[in-house]
Amino acid sequence: MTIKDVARRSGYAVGTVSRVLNGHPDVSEEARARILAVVEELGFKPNSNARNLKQREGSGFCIIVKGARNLLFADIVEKMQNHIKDAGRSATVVYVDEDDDEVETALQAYREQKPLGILFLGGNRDNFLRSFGRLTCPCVLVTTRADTLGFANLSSVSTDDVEGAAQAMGLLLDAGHRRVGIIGGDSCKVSPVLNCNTSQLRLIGCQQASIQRGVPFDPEQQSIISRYSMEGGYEAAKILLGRCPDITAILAMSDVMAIGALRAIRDSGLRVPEDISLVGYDGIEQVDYCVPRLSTVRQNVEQLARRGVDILIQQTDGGQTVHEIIPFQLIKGESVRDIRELEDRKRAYG
Amino acid sequence: MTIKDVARRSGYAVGTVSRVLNGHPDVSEEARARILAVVEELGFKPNSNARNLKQREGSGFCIIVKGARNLLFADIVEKMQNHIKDAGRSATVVYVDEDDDEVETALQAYREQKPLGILFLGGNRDNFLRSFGRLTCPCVLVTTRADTLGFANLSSVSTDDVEGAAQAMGLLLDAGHRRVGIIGGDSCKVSPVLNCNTSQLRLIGCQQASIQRGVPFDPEQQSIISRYSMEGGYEAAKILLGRCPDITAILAMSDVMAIGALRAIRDSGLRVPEDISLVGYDGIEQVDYCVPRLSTVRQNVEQLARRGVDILIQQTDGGQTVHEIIPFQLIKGESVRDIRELEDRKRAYG
DNA sequence: CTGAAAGCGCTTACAG
DNA sequence: CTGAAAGCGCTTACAG
Repeated sequence: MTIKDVARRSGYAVGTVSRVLNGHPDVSEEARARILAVVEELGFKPNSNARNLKQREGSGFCIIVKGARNLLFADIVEKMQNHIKDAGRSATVVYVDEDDDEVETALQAYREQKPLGILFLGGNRDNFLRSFGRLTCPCVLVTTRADTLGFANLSSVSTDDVEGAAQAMGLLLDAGHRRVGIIGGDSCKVSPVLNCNTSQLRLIGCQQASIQRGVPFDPEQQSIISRYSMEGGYEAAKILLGRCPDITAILAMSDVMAIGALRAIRDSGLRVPEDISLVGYDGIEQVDYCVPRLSTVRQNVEQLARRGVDILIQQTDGGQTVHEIIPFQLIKGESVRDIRELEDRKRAYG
Repeated sequence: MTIKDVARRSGYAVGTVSRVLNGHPDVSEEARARILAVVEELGFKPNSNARNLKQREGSGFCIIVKGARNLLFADIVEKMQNHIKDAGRSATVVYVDEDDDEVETALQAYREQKPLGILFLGGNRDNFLRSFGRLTCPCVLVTTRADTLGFANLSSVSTDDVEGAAQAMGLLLDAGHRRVGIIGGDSCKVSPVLNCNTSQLRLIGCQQASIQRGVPFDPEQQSIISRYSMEGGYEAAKILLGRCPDITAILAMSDVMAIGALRAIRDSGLRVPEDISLVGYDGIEQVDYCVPRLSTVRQNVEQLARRGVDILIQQTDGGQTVHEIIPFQLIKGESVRDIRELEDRKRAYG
């Protein structure tokens, strides 16, 4: 079943069939009606290989998702697809492994689909620096800032990670916690070079909040790097509890890791928040189903999705590149305990 | 950058380059080395549109996943991909919306990629009955039985859903529970016609376990249909608790719904398992991180993935179609309370 | 072992 | 408004 069958059956040439299929204007109503009827009758679907191969420019977008199991991204993708559909456009989504190179994948997708534009959900700074220069279509990086990257065709929509982490840390410090264990994502260290990966930014936020309140903070001691998974969070929390028995709270750089930490704390015979307070990051749906409900920094999934799509559309219409910051929301939850009185008492008697 | 560039730079014809790229045997070592060097040097990647368009038969498999957010399937896909790679094959994965037609998607994927075989993760019986006949390549349906479908090119690897649910229900009944609320998936009702969707099979299992133990069971009253999501499970549990205040336990047909129910029970001022016992189904990773750890029927993800792939490979080598049942494991967890004594006492004083 | 050529199923100038 | 034809980047008989 090819376009030829439709042509033969409708009595028109393949070129005319193609024009109808692609909604081109210069086709008589008669031809359009006849051809659409045949398409319907035969259940014809164009072969996208042939279409992509020939087409100089596709009509859809491409969404590249870093991590098929990232629940935050899953939420955002879903909303993006709705928005794209509402805007009368289409999109294909490509999942890339967390450890793979999303920019290489984008380059390949660009060659093969020639999308109008590309949305990246998550991105590794090094990959962008290395290869993004070869990507020439409008792109938007979502959840990660791209302003310091300086590419003329790359916008970004993200949350202020430094401030988000600072507020999460502030929530704990202001509740009287003085020793907070940090579970960070990959490459989460305060390095002397340009700090721009998400985990690094968040760690800086933690540090700022501590400095601002005059609370000592030693990343080397108090923080630990973990894989982005429940299991990773579990293991990390166990190590942290063993290494720093004096911590009264844990801040995980993602909810998924926090959920792992929650279980680790329980398995260590401690309760949340009575013995250990816990804060996550991202605000995925699941935190609201935890017992206790997790305190977290909720990224505005709806806004991230909508603005990501809108900015990409504007950019494809010739608009400027922008770097937008979407407000987050600090969710108090039920997993943080105020221990100020307790600490005061300790100090009085200590 | 096309195969022509590689041909020009290496001094060979495009046909020879193509043969090297596809590992054909009749190429001199000299040509192979030279061409591979150029491919490396230029970073050439073949355009898969052109390849798919031309190729009579592709070399990879295709995995069709029903529900991008289904955590059980996410686990299985990951393991399948590892197995496929270990077997020296490749696979593309296509996600289809829970409400979309996976068989139509497969037909499209078949036309465009001509895979050696297709793995379905999840499937709707009606869709298979309607359209699977048009799909002629070897296929395996994973997690859902396909023996009663009677297609000559469709194997299946699944868990015994009736028995799994019967044991889950048995766990509750044997702990003394007499009124159990059921949260089922779509189209979960004991209908007079052929019952074959997963939820229906599981409901039958519940019924069997009840009959076997002489416990009255009224699906109309005790069971409720929910979307496959935490939110769905939450709402369903709320309704169930309101409608049947005498239930002492809830059985959810998926862990995701059980996690929602867990929160709903807590929000109703009740505890798990002290006031209400809870059992899920599937055995996704997350149940082990719940507080309390969820009791569930754990499907053997590793086996489902491995056997699915192995059977498909055998089938592509001319092997027969098979319908394999993979053993499940009843996980006791911490969410079921034994209330026999309590009930005995009630009865004595009641 | 290698090259030249046909063709996969479309789209798109180019005529008319 | 429509048709005939070129061509997208590959693969694969077919010769040699």
